[in-house]
Amino acid sequence: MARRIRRSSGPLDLRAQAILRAVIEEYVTTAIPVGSQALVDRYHLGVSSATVRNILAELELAGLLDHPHTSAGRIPTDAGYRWYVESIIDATPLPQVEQLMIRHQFGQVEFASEHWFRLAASTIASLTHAAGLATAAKPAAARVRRVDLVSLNDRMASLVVVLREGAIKQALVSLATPEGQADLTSVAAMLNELVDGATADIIETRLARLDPASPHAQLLAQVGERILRVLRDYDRTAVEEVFSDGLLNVMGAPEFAHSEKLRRVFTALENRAYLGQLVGSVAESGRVTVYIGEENEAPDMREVALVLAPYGRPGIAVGVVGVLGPTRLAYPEAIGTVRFVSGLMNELVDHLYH
Amino acid sequence: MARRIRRSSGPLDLRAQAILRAVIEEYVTTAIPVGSQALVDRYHLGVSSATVRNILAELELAGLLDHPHTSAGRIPTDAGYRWYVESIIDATPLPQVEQLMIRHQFGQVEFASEHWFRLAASTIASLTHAAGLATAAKPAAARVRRVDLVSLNDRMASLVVVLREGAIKQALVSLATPEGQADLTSVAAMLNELVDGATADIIETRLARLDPASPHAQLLAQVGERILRVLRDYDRTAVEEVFSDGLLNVMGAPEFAHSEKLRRVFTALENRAYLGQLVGSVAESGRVTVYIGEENEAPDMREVALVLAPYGRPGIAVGVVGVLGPTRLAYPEAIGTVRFVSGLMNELVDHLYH
DNA sequence: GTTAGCACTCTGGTAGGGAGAGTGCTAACT
DNA sequence: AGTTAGCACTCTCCCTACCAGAGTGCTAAC
Repeated sequence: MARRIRRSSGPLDLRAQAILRAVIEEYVTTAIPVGSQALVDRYHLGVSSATVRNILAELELAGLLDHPHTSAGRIPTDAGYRWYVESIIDATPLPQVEQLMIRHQFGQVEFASEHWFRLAASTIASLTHAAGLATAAKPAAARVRRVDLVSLNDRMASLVVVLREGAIKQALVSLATPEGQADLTSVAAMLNELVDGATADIIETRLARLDPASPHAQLLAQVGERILRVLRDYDRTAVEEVFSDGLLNVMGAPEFAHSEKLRRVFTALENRAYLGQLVGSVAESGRVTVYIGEENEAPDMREVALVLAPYGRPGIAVGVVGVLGPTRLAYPEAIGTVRFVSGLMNELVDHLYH
Repeated sequence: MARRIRRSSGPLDLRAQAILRAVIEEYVTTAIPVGSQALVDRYHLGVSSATVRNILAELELAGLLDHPHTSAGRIPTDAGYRWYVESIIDATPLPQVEQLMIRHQFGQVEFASEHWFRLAASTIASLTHAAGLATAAKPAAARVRRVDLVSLNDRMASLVVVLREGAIKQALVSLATPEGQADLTSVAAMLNELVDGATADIIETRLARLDPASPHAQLLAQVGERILRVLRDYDRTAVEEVFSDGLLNVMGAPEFAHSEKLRRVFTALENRAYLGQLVGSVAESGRVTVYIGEENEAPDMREVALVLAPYGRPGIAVGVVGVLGPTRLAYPEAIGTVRFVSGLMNELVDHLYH
């Protein structure tokens, strides 16, 4: 929509671009509407405030800026931010210093997925002063690395399934006939032969071929089914878990001083289906994707901006890292940070899936 | 402090008690200061508003009520709430209907600890319309139920430790010499002999007695040490994880309309050390404990009330369930709910630890 | 095309006034 | 002695009025 309006009144000339950029950058840091005088004072534009006013009026006509009221300064519209983001999205490398700092932090924690997801969220949060998000890398189809059966009592066992990417799933199995740990262990060993590296589909066909006369056949089949269910549940869930950090940063922003707005954002974040859909489309696009205000499908998110970057390998395992903040977001930093962290997460995925 | 003031002007007569109770119950539901006329209208006190005014003045002198300003109604002080809580804490059973409802919900989910902790938090949240909290049951000393070694590549393995209470811990082990899954499996089998049901201390002495000449001796020792570290880390952490739900409920309360206060509460909740200390003292007391406003040690919590109930068996495993809300909290419901849920959690602990 | 000048508009803060709610006191009542 | 009616008083809340300040939009000159 923004682009259509802009095009109708011709492309922006360079000076108009510079002024739009200045308004946005000023407003992002101060959170107060920007007047023509303030622009002339703080940016050496080489023109008078009257000229700036003319251009501001044009930009407003083009739908890129807005007026809270007649005699206030300008604030960017969602379309204005959109233009800004388009203009910088391909040129926002994170400064070397920060790249090194982040790498160092990631080197400090164990090279295990959960730690990395958490660290990704908190790193992004602290660098952007907004909320950091990270979803766990989700494989296209889960593959089992190992299973284990732990006896709880003679009628109950705990099934532990370690997935290839390091996630651990647990389920209870109630035993038809009493079994001790020894039996369970040997069944687990047989199952490990059967399931190692396999997806749900593969396991299903292998289970069908089991010899029903073999010892422990019934138990094998039962636990096999349970493993299958664990995998299917896992495959079905679009977003397993969202790691977030720095929601407190967002609470500090003046646009969320009244907690009602905040509350709606939090509600939206609890909606797994919505997040799943978001992750899906970002992963598909394969690029850093920015959703600004009204561009968000969820009504509760109409006052925030999301900067999301996919990571991982399509068809193998994908996840998303991102920033959530007010639409008045430091986009260059957010985009740079998210893109860099997504690169780091790629390394994790490559490592976990060889 | 409250009690000292009260005592100095003598104990409250029955009528004053009834009126104090009425003020508190009225204020808890409406959140607006309560005037003498409103009390006479809504509660059949059998006296005129003038008399009520006299008594309100006494209660204010006793430090149990307060005035926002000269011509406003009364609101309870922390001391007022404290008196109220003392008067009801031993007589707040949860209605049968709700007990059944909760039991039913708990019956729906798998009898596994994590699910129960989550459910405890969300049940409490929905019944009290405040935030529900639950900490995982923490054993006095963790005992290992089972360990497993999963090969990641020939130099790295993932160590999976299943604790008796069902918690799973994971750690990476880098191997001095390359090992395949077969070797790892046999080492895991040996380790299971060694560690089954044992605490860190026991494992330490057993490790010391290992024959250094046995096959895999070095690997055994290395992984043994790693298990030890996992257990020691676990034992050292006072509060492993806090499950919370319904923080959104708290955001809706008028006292938190301005998000700054909310933010401070959230900050305090992120402080593990503080929570650990809280869990410790509640578990030690063995009873439902209520912290009202200023009674909270954390400055950030001075505007909220906490109702906490311990569960589990001292010396074996303990945790805490609770409610967090504004000091203007529905204490009877909160106390009743928390006490009942804590009873359910006892069943879980008894089951997990026989 | 740019700029100076200026009238105009709107906010935000402050002051004043009236309605309403509620108190605290006094004097009369039981 | 405790209770109550009556009433003056106080404070908030809301509305209005007003002013200063900021910023615009227009016009006419450069």
